[in-house]
Amino acid sequence: MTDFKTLNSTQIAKLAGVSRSTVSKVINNYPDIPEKTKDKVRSVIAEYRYTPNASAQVLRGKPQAVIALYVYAGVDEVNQDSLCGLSSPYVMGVISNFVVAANNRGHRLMIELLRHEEDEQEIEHRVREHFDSKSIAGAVFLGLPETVSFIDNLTDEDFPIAVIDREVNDHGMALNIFTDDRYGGEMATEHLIANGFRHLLFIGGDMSKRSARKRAEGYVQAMKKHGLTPELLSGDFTEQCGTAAAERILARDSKPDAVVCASDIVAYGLIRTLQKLDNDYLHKMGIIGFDGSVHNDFQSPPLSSVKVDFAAMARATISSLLNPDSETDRVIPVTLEPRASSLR
Amino acid sequence: MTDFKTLNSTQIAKLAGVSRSTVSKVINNYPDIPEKTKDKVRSVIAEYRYTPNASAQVLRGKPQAVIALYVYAGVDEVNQDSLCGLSSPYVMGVISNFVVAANNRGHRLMIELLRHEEDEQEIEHRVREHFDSKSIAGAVFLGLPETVSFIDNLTDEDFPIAVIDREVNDHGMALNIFTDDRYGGEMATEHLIANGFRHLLFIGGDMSKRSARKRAEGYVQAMKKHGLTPELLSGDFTEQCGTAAAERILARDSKPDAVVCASDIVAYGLIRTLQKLDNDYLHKMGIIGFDGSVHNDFQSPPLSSVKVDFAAMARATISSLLNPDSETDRVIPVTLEPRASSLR
DNA sequence: CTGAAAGCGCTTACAG
DNA sequence: CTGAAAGCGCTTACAG
Repeated sequence: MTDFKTLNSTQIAKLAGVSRSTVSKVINNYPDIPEKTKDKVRSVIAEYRYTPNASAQVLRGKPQAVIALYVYAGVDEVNQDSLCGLSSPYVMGVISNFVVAANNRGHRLMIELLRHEEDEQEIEHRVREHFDSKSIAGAVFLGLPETVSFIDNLTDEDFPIAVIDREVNDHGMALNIFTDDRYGGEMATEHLIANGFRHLLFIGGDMSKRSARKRAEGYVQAMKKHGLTPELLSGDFTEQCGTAAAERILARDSKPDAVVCASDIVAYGLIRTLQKLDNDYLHKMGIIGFDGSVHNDFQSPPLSSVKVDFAAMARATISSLLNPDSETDRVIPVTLEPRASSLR
Repeated sequence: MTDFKTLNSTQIAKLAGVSRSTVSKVINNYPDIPEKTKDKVRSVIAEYRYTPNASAQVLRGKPQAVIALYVYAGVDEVNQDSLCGLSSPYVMGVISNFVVAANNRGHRLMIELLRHEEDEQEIEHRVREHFDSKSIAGAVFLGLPETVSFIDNLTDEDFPIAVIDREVNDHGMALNIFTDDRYGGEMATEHLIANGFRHLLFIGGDMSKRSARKRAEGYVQAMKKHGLTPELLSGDFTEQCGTAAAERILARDSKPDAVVCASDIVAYGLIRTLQKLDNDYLHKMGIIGFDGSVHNDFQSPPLSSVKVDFAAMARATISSLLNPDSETDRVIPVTLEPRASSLR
């Protein structure tokens, strides 16, 4: 078998009996090159499996076939032994689906951590440098809190950027990617009401995140529509939040008969705590989570959820990034996944 | 605020009143440059947040600060709506911990899918090209079946490569990364026996993977040591495998009183099926899984497991890749996580 | 239709 | 101690 050392265009040119210019033109499909020459060059390229040196192409101005996923990691989120932060079903759903979607469009996914303790100007400059040097063809930001502002400087420019679950200036060509959280909150609430529950509590959700606010908003709307009184026990998206909520609920005189949880993880925490402290109450309670984690089937009771279509999110985002069109907002659909936990 | 356009070394040189050569030498810490010159140049660099163009550096021979993670995806593994393949706790544990570990060493993680339908020579050539063009500083391979052979051509050379859970020629400087599966299998089995179980079955595991074979081997050893008869019901690492095993067990006359599952996911499938078909039997049964998924706490019953230390795996792998030492094998420790499912 | 030449932004012998 | 020049591997006006 031939030992395929990586060749350069000069060597390919020599083998094909043409100049480097011609090799390059064949690769970049210039017109005016006769089929015969093209064939000759192409067969040498195929034979030696020649691929142009990526860095050289980038240096010449061609963007690298790379999508960057910048994941903002807050305090403690780098801790891998829990269900929050980097290893939450939400982040994992985003990562794995973006890997596939990018791959389907011939791109690789580069994951870079943005740590809360980093200087914002530093971060902004790093991203800017990636774009200016054409190291990336597009960037996706995940988990940005509203307290960081560097993103607005970036979206002001014409960089192909998508921001998930965070409002940004929609100048430039920046894309807002949202899930249909208001509708999801409404749907979850309507579902519980339709199943006979009346005293519904909304639990958890980091209200600095748009998704949490919209999920709660949908809940409030639906409650009001039915003449019921909404009540929020907000917090964050973690298991601990569910645990704390369970304890607070048990200490109350009037207990809810159902809960809408801001995330599946919150529901897990709630369920686990109620299992220990008041299993009877747990099993009479209606519970629905958010995100549609693949683990919901394995809960006891199996957890109903509002499922986010991460595959669609990834496809739509990558596609918009690569083919910038007029749309600057994308709303990713959610669906109701009813399971035993929300049935009377 | 100054608008930080990305500058190049010529502009920095002009601003500092020196030549491009000197700027480069300051950046690369050449001796023979007097402190005074260094300070002058450094202050300009800091002021303008100058970073050398990565592609240009790569073209000159400096490896990019990127670790590539090549994830082999078999048939159906790109399907994101299940717990197998790309979205399994195992793969997710690897990905999220490698992102963090790479980041801690100043590198980014590039994830690239290797699809089973791709030509092996094509894959080999692509990886080779990444190394030859210095686009990556190291590569990690995950999920390679024993049927693919391109990896041996790659490890023969002096590329900084780590292969997880797959034996390779240890020529060159390739690293074998294994988890301590034999010991894990033994530990799981001993644990169940110590808790009074006797008729233990080993369920699942894709026997083309080293981890599955070693887990089973540890089980067999421990069983024999106690004069018990081992029995394997092998398959793969999926939920379906657990479901099928549950059905087969229920159809038998002599049923096991405990099972060692090749992965947590297999255990989930088993538990869910038994829950429906024979809940009493399920709750008398001893069950232990493998991997130490963060979701085990939320199972019913909470699932005992042999936990793999993915953070240690990521740290050790990245560190060896970046500082090649003499060691060519790494065994990642596992620990027993007993929960309710394995207690009588 | 084809090739020689310039240049992308660096780094590194080499000369002074 | 410092800078001019060559070259990494491409692509693209430009000349022929």
